[in-house]
Amino acid sequence: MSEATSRARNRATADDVARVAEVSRVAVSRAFNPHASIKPEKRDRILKVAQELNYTPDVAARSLVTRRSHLVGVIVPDVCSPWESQEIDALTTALQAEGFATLLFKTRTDRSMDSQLLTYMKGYNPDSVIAFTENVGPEILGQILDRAVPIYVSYPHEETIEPIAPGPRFDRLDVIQRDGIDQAIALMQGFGARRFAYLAGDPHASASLEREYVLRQVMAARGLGEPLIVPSDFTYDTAYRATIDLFRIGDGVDAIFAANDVGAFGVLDALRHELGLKVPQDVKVVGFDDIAQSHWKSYDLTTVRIDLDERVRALVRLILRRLKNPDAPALSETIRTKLVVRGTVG
Amino acid sequence: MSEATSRARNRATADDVARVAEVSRVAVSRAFNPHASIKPEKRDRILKVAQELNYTPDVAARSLVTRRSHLVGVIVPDVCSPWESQEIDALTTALQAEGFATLLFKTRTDRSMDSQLLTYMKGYNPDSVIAFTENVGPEILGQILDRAVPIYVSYPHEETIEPIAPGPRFDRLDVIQRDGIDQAIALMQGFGARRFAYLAGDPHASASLEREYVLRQVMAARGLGEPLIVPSDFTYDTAYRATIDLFRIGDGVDAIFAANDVGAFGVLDALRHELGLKVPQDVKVVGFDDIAQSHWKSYDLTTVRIDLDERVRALVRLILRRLKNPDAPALSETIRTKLVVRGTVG
DNA sequence: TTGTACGCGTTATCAT
DNA sequence: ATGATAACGCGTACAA
Repeated sequence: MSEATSRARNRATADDVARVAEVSRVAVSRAFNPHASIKPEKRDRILKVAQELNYTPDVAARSLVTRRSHLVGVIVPDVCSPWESQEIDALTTALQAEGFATLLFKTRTDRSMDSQLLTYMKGYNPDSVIAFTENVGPEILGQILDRAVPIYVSYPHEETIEPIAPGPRFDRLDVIQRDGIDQAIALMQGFGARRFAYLAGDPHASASLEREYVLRQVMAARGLGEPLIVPSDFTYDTAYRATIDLFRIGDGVDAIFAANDVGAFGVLDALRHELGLKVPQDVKVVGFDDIAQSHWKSYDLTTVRIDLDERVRALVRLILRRLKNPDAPALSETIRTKLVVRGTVG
Repeated sequence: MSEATSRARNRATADDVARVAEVSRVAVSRAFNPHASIKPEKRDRILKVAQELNYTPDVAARSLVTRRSHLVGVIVPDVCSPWESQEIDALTTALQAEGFATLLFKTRTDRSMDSQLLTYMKGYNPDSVIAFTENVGPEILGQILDRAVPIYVSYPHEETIEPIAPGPRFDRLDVIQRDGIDQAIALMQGFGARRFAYLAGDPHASASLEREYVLRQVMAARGLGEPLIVPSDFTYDTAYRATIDLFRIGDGVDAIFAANDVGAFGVLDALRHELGLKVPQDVKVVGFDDIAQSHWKSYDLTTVRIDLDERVRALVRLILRRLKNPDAPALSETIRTKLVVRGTVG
């Protein structure tokens, strides 16, 4: 009576369930905890009453005592770029299956990680944090967050066993890019390409810088000399204009390796619709990521693939392993790339 | 000493700050609450100590007593489809600016809203819930969530003042689609199109059904007869195949209105790369949404625009108004559409 | 297996 | 303006 009216809304609490089911409040708690010992029939009765009362345990209250928020913070500069949105999609699905919710944070468009944002996020006590942003060191992340061990996606030159560095702890997903890049260059070389350009991504992004580094290594090993570096920023529009500028100067480039697929689309459209060049006859183009749009007929892009499912599975493994053993030394997972051949080389 | 070692990690609490700053714990709380009355110099000292100790108020603990989680649940079937990812991006940015974090949930791919998912989400006590999914009634949403008043995006035929319906409360964002659709048909008609097809979206999506309804109205008003309905599901691949089937049958369609831009891309690619037809000479094409990809040169799509910023601002307004007055009757905001003319009609 | 008592970190209330 | 105390909803050590 009075208890029902005094409550702001019809939110049921564990006490309400206990009262109706005529058990103690602790029993209700145990009914919702699979590991607790409680007589099965008692649990069933409690769960039934809970459903009738539309009761759900309060995650916030629970996390206060269990020190587990079941929240995973995901930090991205742009949710709307295809690669990132596809990764967030897959990640959210996988996390949901494991009982975690995705807490999404956006950095500013200049990709400078705001320490205010981190402070803000810290208040939510995420169990784990995945940083896609390229320009925040794991040191800073680890310093600001306390409970969570951040996961950092890195693109090492070589597959090496890194020494366990002193300082703040963080887990790593290493993406070895060499395989796919080597296959891409080999394919273009095999079809007669000689003068290569690299359409870069954001100059602050380690993904782009490491791609360039590996590209140089691979080309040198194949006796192909230095690639021409074309600055860009992962976006379609910049790639489009950069390509036009490149050919206005008239450099006789016959192969363009783009740091990402969206950039490659800009290259293709500039070549075909602005410069009147044919792909792959006049210029060969390869992208990076293999986003869903890359198989669209207007592009039909040959590209270096990062397997999204594999990548997400590795991230989830890292999260679960870390939560199971919070004090373990730095963890890491490794994935590789491979070339997907379509119509822009040949 | 003992208090420092006993703590699992270096997580500082309000008590720690209070001790170091030599004030009461309540003062620390007030220092972080802008509305609280506290001597400015005292607040400054507390904030300084807090920063030294790397202290941030715990949102979970706070929400327990304030009944505000500062969480907004966003439910989508696919994060990775361009329109939705762009909306989530803008929404997250806007919410972050208002002090809310985005809690992301994915429904299953068959778009059937899982009641288990809702129960799961309820545990987080979101202050508001935005449902993009088309096949969950606000009744169900409102029944399962208790504290939050859900926001439902609807596509009414006409701009009418709906009577305040009895039953569960929910707020609405009404998207009036007529203007843009009428402009699109007028433009195509003006350029000589006579036989129209509607490439539908997901058959369960009210957005698609309402677009079809308005399209029929508009065409009838213009003496254009019935459109040919082509079933699809918002995706590129289905639109591509559906378009090929449509012309294999040989129906002499000279204008296609697609339920969304991605579908229109599939139409364009099928027409040009598979059927050898020219756009806009042989067939005129109009899309819906005006996603970022629509201005890409390969598509250069004429499309009905839903202004994303305007839409997100309306959503945020709804959230803030509802939180300021939890017991207000159903709120609603209205936005309109307009045609963006590019190269696929003319 | 069951229940009592306590603590998680914070804010609201009510004194002063 | 300030501080003591009582919640908020839940999990768990401990005793029974």
